Parts: sequence; C-alpha cells; structure tokens
Amino acid sequence: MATERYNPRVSEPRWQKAWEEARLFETSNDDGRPSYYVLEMFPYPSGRIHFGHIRNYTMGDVVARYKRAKGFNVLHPMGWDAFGMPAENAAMQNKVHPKQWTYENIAVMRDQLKRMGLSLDWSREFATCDVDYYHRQQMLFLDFYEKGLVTRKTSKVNWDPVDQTVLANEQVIDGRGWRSGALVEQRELAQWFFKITDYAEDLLTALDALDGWPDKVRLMQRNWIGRSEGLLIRWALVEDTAPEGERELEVYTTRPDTIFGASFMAVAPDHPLARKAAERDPDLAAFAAECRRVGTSAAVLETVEKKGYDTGIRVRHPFDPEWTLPVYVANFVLMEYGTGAIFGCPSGDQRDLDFARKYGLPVIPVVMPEGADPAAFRIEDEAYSDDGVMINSRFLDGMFNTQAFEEVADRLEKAELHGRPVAQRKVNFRLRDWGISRQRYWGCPIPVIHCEACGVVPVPREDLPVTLPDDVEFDTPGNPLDRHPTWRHVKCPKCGADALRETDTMDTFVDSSWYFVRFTEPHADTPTVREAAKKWLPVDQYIGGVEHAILHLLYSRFFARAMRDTGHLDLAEPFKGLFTQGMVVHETYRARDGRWLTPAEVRIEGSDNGRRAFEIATGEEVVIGPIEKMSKSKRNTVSPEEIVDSFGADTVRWFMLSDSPPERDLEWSDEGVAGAHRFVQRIWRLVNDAAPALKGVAPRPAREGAPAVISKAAHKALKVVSEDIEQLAFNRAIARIHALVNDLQAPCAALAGADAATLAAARDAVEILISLIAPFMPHLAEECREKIGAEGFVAASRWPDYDAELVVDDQITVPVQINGKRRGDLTIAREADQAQVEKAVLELDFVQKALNGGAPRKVIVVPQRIVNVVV
RNA sequence: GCGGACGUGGCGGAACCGGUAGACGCAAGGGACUUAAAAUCCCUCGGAGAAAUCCGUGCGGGUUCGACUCCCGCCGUCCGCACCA
Repeated sequence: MATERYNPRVSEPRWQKAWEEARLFETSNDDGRPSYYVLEMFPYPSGRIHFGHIRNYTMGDVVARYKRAKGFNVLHPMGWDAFGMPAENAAMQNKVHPKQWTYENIAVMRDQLKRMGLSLDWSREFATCDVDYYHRQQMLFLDFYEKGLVTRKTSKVNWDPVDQTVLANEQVIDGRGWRSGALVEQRELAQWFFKITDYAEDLLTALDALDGWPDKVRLMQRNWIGRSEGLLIRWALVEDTAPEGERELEVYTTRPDTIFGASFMAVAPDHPLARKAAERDPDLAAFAAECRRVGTSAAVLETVEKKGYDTGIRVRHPFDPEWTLPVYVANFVLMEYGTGAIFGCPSGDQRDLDFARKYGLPVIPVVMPEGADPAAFRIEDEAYSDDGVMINSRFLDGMFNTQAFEEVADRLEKAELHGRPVAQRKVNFRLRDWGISRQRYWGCPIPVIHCEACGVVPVPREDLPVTLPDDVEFDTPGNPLDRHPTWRHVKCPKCGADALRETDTMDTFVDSSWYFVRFTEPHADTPTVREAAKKWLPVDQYIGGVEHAILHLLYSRFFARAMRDTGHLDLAEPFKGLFTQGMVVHETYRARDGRWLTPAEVRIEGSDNGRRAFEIATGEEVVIGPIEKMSKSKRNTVSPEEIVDSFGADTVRWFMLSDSPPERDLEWSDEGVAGAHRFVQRIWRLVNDAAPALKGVAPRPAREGAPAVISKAAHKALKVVSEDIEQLAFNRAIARIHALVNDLQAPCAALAGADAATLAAARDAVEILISLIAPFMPHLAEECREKIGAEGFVAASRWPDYDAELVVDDQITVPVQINGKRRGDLTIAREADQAQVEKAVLELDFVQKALNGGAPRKVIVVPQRIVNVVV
C-alpha cells in the first residue's frame, strides 16, 4: 500500500489558520490556572528573519507548547525592537522614511514568523516605535527624573565629525566611525544619564540568587560591575611645588598595605591638578594633548607605551612628612575610574614597575611570599602582586598584607589633614552611569524642555506624548530634529518664555529594558498595570543570544528596580530563568579574486577530506573557509524562506533543535535538513499505515505479554522526553523520539489482524508519539491526530502521563566486571538484594573461570548498576 | 595580562551523582526492490587482530575495586573583560 507523502505546503497553512480561528494562543490575564511566561528576545525589524531568529523562537515555542500541554496558562508574546540607526541609514540611502521602512519590514517579518507555526499571542504585539509605547516610556522617564534616577552631566563621547553624531564604543572601529570612516574625536558633551550606579551593590549581590541563569552570564555581569574595596587617601602637596590654590591630591587604592612601597604619584591627563599644572607648563600641555589624541580604544592601548611627565609637584607621604614623592601625569591613568589619580608601588604592580624602571624611580619590595627570606627577596623584572608578608614597611613588617591593609586604613582614618581624615574606606565600582542620549531622529524623544530662565523643565505629563515629527529630512548629516523648522521651539511650561525642546532621543536599549513588562498589559494607559505585572513576572524562561549577556540584561535589571522604586512594579529581578542559545553557523566560500560567495552560488564535490567547492557560474574552484556565524558580510547565509518553502516549517524547526545542544553553535547543513525532512515523512508513514487499524480503538497501555514491549517503549520515551524538555535539552529529546520511532516501526507495520490488547497498546503508543512531537512539529502532529480520528487540537490537549509501572523493568541486566574490566553481564530480578546478586555473579561461567577455583578478594555490587569482582 | 568554558569515531553529539564509552543523527560502504532513478527496507561503520583478546575520551601523573567524569601539571581551541590602581 503506497501512502501519499506528507505535504507541508498544504497542511501547514491549514493548521495555522485553524489555530488562529480558534484563538488558541491568545492568553487571558483572568485565568485561574498557574501562569507561565516564556519569552524570546524580540527582533529588530531588519527586513527579514534569519536562522538565528528561527532557532531562538523555535526553542521558546517548544517550551510554550509543552507548558501549555502541562496545564499552564502560558504567555508567549512577540513584538518589535523597532527604533534605531538602520532605519535612518535606509532613509539616507534609499530616500524612504524610517517609519515607513520600519513598519513595512515588520509586516514582512510578521508573515515570515507566522509561517513558522509559532504559538504566539499576536493580540499583544507592539513595536517600540509605536507612539502608544514610547508615550509610556516618556512617562517612566519623568517618574525616574522625579525620583532622582536621571541626571544630566557632561561626559566624554565618541564624536563623528562627518555624521555629526555620537557613536557608541562598538561603532568605533580602529578609531574611525563605522559609517563615515572619519577619525573619531573625543568630545565633552552634556548627556542624559540613568543612575544605574545607584544600584551597583544590589545588582551585584542579587546575582547570587539568580540560579536560573547560566553561571557564565552571572560572572560576566559580576566582572562588568567590578566591585573593589579600597581606600581613598589624601596626600598633602609640598607647598612651594604646588600650583596656586592646590593643597592635596586624593588617590584611590585597593592596596593601602603597599603604601611604604610607593615611589611616585600619577594622575590622568585630564585630572584637575594636571590641567592646572599644564597652565604654567606648555610642554605638559602638549603631553596631555597627545595623550587625549591617542584616545582610549582597546586595540590602541595594547600597543601604546606607558609614558609619564614629571610635573615637578611633590607630595608628602602620609606616614612620614619628610618623605616626598614626585607627581607625574601618565597616559595610562584613567580619569573615569577612582579619583583619576594613583600612587605607584613598583614592587607590587607590573605597570608601576615598568614605569619606575623607565624613569629611574626607586623599587622597594614591601610584600614577599610567605616563608621567603626578607634579606634575599628582590624584585627584578616582575612585580609581586600576590598576598604575602610585609617587609620594609616600618610598623607593618611581619604582618600578612591583608592585616596591613586594615592597619593602614585604621591609622589613616584617625589621622587628619586640613581638618579632615587623611583616608576613608571606599567601595568602588567599574560600572558607570548609563548614558542614554543619542543625537538621532529615530528614537524615543527625551521629554524635557530647556528654558534659559528656568533651566531644564520636564514636559508636563498632560502634554505627553512628545511625538516625533514626520516631516524630516536626511539629506544632511546630523540630527534632523535639530534642523526641524518648528518642532523644537516651544514655550517653557513654567514661565511661558520661548524655550527649546531636548532633541536627543533615548538609546534603544531603553526601549528593550521594559518591553517584557508591557506585554503583560500591552494596551494600558499607564506604563504597567501592577496586578497584571505581578501575575506574570518574573519571566519564567527568557531565551536569547549571549551577546546580550551584559548590556540588555543589566539594563533590564536596573529598570525593574527603578520601576519598582517609582511604583510601577513589585519586583527587582525581571528574568527568573535565562537561557543563552548558540549561533547558527555555516562554512564560508571565497573566490580567488577575494569575493565571498553564498552557499547557493557554490557546488560541493566529494566528501570528508576530499571536499572541494566550485563556483557554479564560472566553474572555478573556490576556497572553503572557516565555519562562522551567518552574516551578510561573509555571505554565508541560507535564506529561511526558501528552505521553509521546500521542506515546510516543521522540518526546519526539527532540524534547528537536532544534534547540537541548544547553547552551542548549530552548523547549517543541507544534509541535516534533508534528514529532518526524511523523519517528518517517516512519522507520517508510520501513523498513516497504522491509522486504519487504530481508528476507533480506545488507547490502553499493556503491562504484560507482547504488546507490553510497545507500551514500555512509549512510556519510557514519554518520561525522558518530558524531562529533557524541562531541562531545555532539545537535542536529547529529539534523539529519544528517534529511538521511539525505531522501536514502534515494526510493531506498527504489523497491526492488521492484531488482537485487541495489541491494538489498544499501539493506539496508546501512537498517541504518545504524537504528543511528543507536537512541541517540535506542531503541524504534523495535528495532521497525524486527525488521521487516527481523534477529536480536537493536539495544541489544546493535555500532555499524557506516563505509567510508572511501565518505566521500570522486572528483569534488569547489569554489566559484570572483573578487576574493573567488563567481562559480561547478568540478568536478574530487579529487586534482588546484594547477596542474591553476588551469589548469581559468582556462578557465572566467566567469573568461575577468572576465579580459577579461588575466592574473590572483593565483590562490589552497586544495586541495579554494576558488579565488580576483584580477584 | 585577568577571568571563564571546552577538548569523546570521518562529522554533530550521547553517557544523570565516579559504574557497559560512542545512544541518536549525518556522512560513507555493501545489499534488496526497480528497465532506471528517486523513495524505501536490510547490513557494516573507533583502531589492531583470523579469533580469543588488546588498545582507545588532547598529553603526563595521581586518587579509586572502577575515571570522559575527581585532583595536580602541561598543550590546544573558543568566549568575556582589558592600562580598573
């Protein structure tokens, strides 16, 4: 009997339509069942989905469908991270308005996502560029402002002089603007900031409780926040060396214990003391200017030589007024960290040591490894920065360095300079406040007004939203809002005088810092409805790329706290479970002349080591390059539309989760997709062939006799696949399903004329199989369910429960080792006790042979696992 | 430089808390069916050996009745941060 092939082109749209009409995936906030919120990081509407999206959303969809089947009221929404530069770039290049470009892209991508059969609640969809959304974001901004969580201060920014805009650090490549190619300048600009540093301590300590997050991400955040404990120490300047009006220099150190090893002070080129000194010293001014020019990009720093300039200023050592030290301006000291000034201890810090050697400064060893000989301990080319015992440090000598830290801190806190304590304990963070100003059009306007008389005036709430004007031009570089003839001119809400609107818009990371809250009540007038937020949050399972491990996830954690403190939320941690999925990667192909070729332009011949690639158009051999993330620049992309067109969404979904563990990279392969499609057809055939015999049969697992084999296979698979999905081990779940199909193949092909018990067991097994594949291949599952004549949707049915008696075997087979090497096995009743097992083992032929008539030295019996006989 | 993860067949990977290494898939080879092809089905598939058996989880040691798994030391790959005082 030939069965027709499963045709996803017909079936998939049919079921998608049926689900939509039944409104299966629309979630109500008034539902008594336990809630489960699964969310994938929402996409930027670039114009088309790629396999990264598909992998991400398929994982979320498996969880959503599984949890729904397990009886949860599941929230699984989708939206668009729709503000940002690409829309403006498109406007400049293609003369299309950012709004039009964005909404058209959204329409295309929404269709593409719908074709994947994702169980999303589209009734909650929004885009961050919807006025409705950014209106509420402006409300949040005003609340944050009122609460003191927003500040405006000048800071150094990367300024692109051609495009006339601020660039993020990631947008500066080798010191040049990524778009214009112009040399980026460092500028001081007044910028808006969110005071994320107010929460630094809490953001750090709360990580410990986030046990649903990968350790890796928690560690990255920990390092990013970068807490250190140290001491602020004020050093008196030697009067006749100091510039006019300067009396002291404050430094931050985490190693006050090394204070007797100090041999110089160093300050940043922008440090106030350096600036003052530069006023009277043109050479110093030139040196500082040179430092600024070189900039601070990571790549540059690696190669730049440590340089200093002796200002001639000297300071007095806090423990010895007779001891004075020189003050240098140094290119390696950062103004942004600590106080922008350090004391250099060459013996305990490699950088300081290099500096000291270069400028002939003293190197005094002050910490040595425990047990070393103080008389013989020397510092040559390597500083000693580990813990140890104090030497050459007067009253600290002999102490352990951590003890010396406390001693120095205690003494200096009590000592006074100019009427204040010399030192103060201080916890310092690497984390900086979050600069949210962007000199761009396509973003959420910052709702403030600048009045000459009143200063910064927030836009009154009743005047919100501040909407973006539509009539803007992108012909000239810079921010179109600045050039708009009328938009920025307003009356001051306070005094009524002529005033100017803020033309900066918010960083798009602001938009994505609370969208998951908005999904809980997406059409409310207020940013959130606390009851709804309380019901759904925190997000139970959040899934996305590891590239957001720091910024997006840290900003969102800040936002939750800020929203809590402004009365919008009742929690601090927005994401209970976090999963970071790997990328989709593919080989790269490069022609002789350096052109990158897409996989579609290449023909592969041979296999394994003999694989060669040829350009189809020319027949020329091309170089097979390394496997990399699919990207436009390397052209190693495969178009999801074409693949979905030819194989269907189920095949693609199945392939996306097969083989590679979800947290690792997935290599795209045509053979892999073909294999997934074969499996789709194989299930269809199995169900189809069995369907006539199974129609109208009531499912009933068999515990005894031949049909028990079927039932055991099905119920064991049910148990482990459920566990695998709970752990997001999709690749393992898929392997188990494959194995189940292998087990069911023969019995299901022989159902014609089978007895009632067998038919009932087969029906039960096939129903289980359909349930198991449903989260992965939802369309095929519906088609199969229909085929065997069951009512209703798989998508709306309960996850089956396994029969506990079927997943354990009466007889078990355990391996038997002799001296730790496997020599055979033993089949015995499961409940056999140790003595029985030992007796049975010793009677085995090969054991007798090994014993050779003697007694074993030892027999180790691990119940139901293994037996080891030591002879 | 600092921090972290990982290293298993031709390939992706499995192996739960230290207990049968290589499940499942891909590729490859052989066979059946077919006029032929596709599809499908069956068999083989870490290495050596005729077999018994021996060897085998990056390398070298160690702990253990037993190590892919734990400990020490190397080597390699990848990721994050990077002049943070």
